[in-house]
Amino acid sequence: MEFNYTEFEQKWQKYWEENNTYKVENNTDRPKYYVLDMFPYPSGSGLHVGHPLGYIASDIYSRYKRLKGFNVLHPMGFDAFGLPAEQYAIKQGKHPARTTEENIATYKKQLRSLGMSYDWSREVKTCDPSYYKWTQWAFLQMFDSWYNQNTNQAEKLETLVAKFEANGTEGVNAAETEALNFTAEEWQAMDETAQQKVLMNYRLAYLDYSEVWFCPALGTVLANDEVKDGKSERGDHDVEKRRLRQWFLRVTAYAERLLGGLETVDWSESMREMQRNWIGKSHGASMFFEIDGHNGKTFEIFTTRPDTIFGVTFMVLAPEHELVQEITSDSQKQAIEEYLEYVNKRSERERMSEVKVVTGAFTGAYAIHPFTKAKIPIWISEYVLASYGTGAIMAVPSDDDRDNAFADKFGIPIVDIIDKSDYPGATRDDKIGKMINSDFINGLEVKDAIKVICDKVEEMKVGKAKINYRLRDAGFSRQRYWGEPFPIVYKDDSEEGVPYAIDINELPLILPEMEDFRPQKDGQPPLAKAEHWRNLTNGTFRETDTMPGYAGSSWYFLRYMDPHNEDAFVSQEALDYWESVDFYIGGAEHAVGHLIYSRMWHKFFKDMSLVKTEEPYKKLVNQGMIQGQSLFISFCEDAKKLDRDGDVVAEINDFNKFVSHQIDGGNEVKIDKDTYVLGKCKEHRVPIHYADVHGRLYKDQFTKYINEYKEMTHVDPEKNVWWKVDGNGEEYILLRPEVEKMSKSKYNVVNPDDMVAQYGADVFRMFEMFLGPIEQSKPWDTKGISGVSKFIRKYWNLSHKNEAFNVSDDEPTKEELKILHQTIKKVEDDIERLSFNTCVSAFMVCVNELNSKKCNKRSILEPLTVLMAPFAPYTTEEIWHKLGKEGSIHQATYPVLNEEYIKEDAFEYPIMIKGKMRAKIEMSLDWDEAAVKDKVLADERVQKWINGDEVKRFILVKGRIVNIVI
RNA sequence: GCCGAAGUGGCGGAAUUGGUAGACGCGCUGGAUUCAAAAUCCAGUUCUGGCAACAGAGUGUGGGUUCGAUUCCCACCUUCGGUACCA
Repeated sequence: MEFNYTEFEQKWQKYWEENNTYKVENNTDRPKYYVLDMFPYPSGSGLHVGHPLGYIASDIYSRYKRLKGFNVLHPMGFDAFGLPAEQYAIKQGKHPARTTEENIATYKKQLRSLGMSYDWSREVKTCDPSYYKWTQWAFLQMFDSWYNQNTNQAEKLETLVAKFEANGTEGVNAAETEALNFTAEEWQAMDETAQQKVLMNYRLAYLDYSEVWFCPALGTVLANDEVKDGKSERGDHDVEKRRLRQWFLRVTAYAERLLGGLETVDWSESMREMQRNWIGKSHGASMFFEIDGHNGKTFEIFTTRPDTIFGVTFMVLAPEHELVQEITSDSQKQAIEEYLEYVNKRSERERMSEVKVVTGAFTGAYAIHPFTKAKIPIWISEYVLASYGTGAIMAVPSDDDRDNAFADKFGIPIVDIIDKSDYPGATRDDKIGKMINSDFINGLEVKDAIKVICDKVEEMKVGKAKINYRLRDAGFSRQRYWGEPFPIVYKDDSEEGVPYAIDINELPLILPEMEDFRPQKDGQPPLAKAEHWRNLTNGTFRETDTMPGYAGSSWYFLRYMDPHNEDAFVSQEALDYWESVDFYIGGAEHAVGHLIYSRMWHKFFKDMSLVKTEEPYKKLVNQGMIQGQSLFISFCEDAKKLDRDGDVVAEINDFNKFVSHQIDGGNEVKIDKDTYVLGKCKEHRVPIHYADVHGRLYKDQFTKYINEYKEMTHVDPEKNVWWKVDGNGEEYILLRPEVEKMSKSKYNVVNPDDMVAQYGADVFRMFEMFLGPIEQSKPWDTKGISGVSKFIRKYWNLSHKNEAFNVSDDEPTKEELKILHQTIKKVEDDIERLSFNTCVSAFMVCVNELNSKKCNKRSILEPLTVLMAPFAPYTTEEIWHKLGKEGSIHQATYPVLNEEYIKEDAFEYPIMIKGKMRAKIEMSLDWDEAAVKDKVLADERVQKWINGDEVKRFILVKGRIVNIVI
């Protein structure tokens, strides 16, 4: 029978579904193992070839673990709420619920065809009310909780209220927005609204003010992604920041546990390092500076360098700092206003990355130095962010690069306070040296000076030692339609309205159907327009913001354990069995966002005694990104043809010339080794499907291309193009390739469907693995797929002769067993260390060797087939049944390595002399060093290289190498 | 800017703990088969010199540690990801 993959892929897909081959039970005698993929965001262009890289890898690992006797949970679902889905829907003129449903259907079809072993009965979709009911429920748990820093865990709000009733804030050590102090009597005297406002200061899900991008021309709030260089990406309109009251999650309460937990998980060091840096713990001091002439009013700064207090020559507030308006003097008002206008158009990223141009404005106010009582000017500058620390700094130009640049630019004095002469090579920012010009800390080392100043400011009651985190609370509101509605109502419609949780029994709070769900022109969220939904009959009002994309993805891995439970987010029994994710695989782009938020949610659930584990993901691997190959054609006007030396060979009178390849400086095009064109050149994108795998655009395709793209209809392929000619006499031009993110807008998306149709899913799976290490990013290139295709056919042909199945029951030879068991060892090792590309190589080597021995023995092919089953689930299933086996190969048992078959007793040692490999000598592995030395030194090639010199050292590394030092 | 990763033949990559650089595959070259092509098979293929034996160079760049460095250390260059409202 011929190798008809289309037929048997259909057959086995159906078989697996009918027999529930991949159905997972929540309880078996087998040990459990939970393999999780980061679920995809179902975009309109379907699954592209980058997605399956991680999915195939985790599928191989899951199948391997199953064959090894584990009960493996390997689910899949869809992260279906979010901004792009809403925009796609708007563009299509369809409702996002419909487009999302369609997109999911496409994704599922594609994933099925790739032979993934998901238990689809456990599928979750974050936009499904039966799912987001529990996202809303989780939000309400956080709304009704506070973080007790004494017990170091979240507690129900009622325990906090009890404390307030008994003792006020006395003895309360809570994560809070701002420090509050009141007595029990004061608390009891507060009215309901006042008490609610106080509680908001402690809730884990709380309301506060923050800024969003707003585009007046589009009349809508924009995401950071939609703002480029201070303009809206759509339409290039002006944008500005607006202050809105929004929901936040108090992630900072968990900063220390998020940091500590990193020591307990099996993640790459780089990933943990990124999270550590994101959390950004720093030790320093908080200090209060009095403002001159403002009746003793103070402001708080945070510094990691309290030792440099005597070098302070100015203060800097964030432009958003609440004191700016109040302290600005009349004469500085205009300068400050102008500066604020400038900052309002700057993104946080621009503000952070700007190092070349220093900007700022003087408020006209002065702070008073706590020790010297000197008057220090207070400036504002974009390099101080409101969201970090207290939004105010003491500037020390002698010991901080940015402060130094600022002082330089604005002519502010610089006072040297640290003598670094004992540390040659130390830079300005290094925390080392001896204090000078610093009053009572003169002569102290930096480290000691920090301690002394911290004690002193504490004693003077103007500050104290403090730990600060860079981590910020997570903004949890979006002024969008396509997200989870907040289960929150307000009695009062005003800006200051107090939020109340809706009854848990009312969940899910369904997102209302809206015909027009576009953002409103006045910047109000779309839901504000759904008046019937928003305005309740009892006179209360619903929250009209929705939750962000990461709400649903912060806990989805728990729902897979028990996806249809209507009474709980997941049952205790399911949690007891599966506990948490053993192996998580997904893109490195989620390194901080998703992985910080979902860890925080998990820790919160732990505090609520809902889950048992502190960390959700034991082992984590990031797959690299598959980049797209974009192609460009260049179009030249007024061209001159040059040779390699730049001499003009010919003037070109034709107005248009389409040529190819590299553009240098926008006006020089290299046609081939010896010919260049000089002229005004412009590039156009060419959708990749026009070109062949080498980036060649052939004449017939070129004609189609210019017919479809209007700007080029005037091009005559006969007159205006310099064609190259290939070996078959076909004319083509070579396009300029560029590696970019794979994206529909770049015309470079490659869809796996065509490749699966052309080569079969197994070849596609193995080819994706063969591309390289799973963690590495690489451009998509299909050039090598024929090699994998040939390999699968060779494997097939081992058991086929003249298209008929043909295996022998003869006893295997020693050599054949050695080949098999070497492969078992290699593949098992490589799967364990997630090196799937080398597994494919190992299979190729194995099949090549068996092929050269014409081995068609059942005793070899049967275990080899099981070994390959995780990689090529369809082909191996087909062979398995041809071998006469009952049931699915994917429920078989993994072959066991027998070391006896692969034992070596001799090794061909490379002999290195003076750092070069000069000879190879085969020697027994049993020999001791003396025996080896005798044999090696007796060798004539070795003698030639030693050339009578003295052998200074003779190094033998058993089974590895011999090195002779002369 | 800051944080993280990567850089090895014409190309994707291998070298697992510091021990033979280039496994495996693509491409290319030559040959077999064929009326011819496709497919298949065989041989070769890091670069330079040489008919060859062989010699020299060689893992982004420049230094260093070591008997020995793709691997460890220092400085730099380039590309990619993230940078808190894309997910």
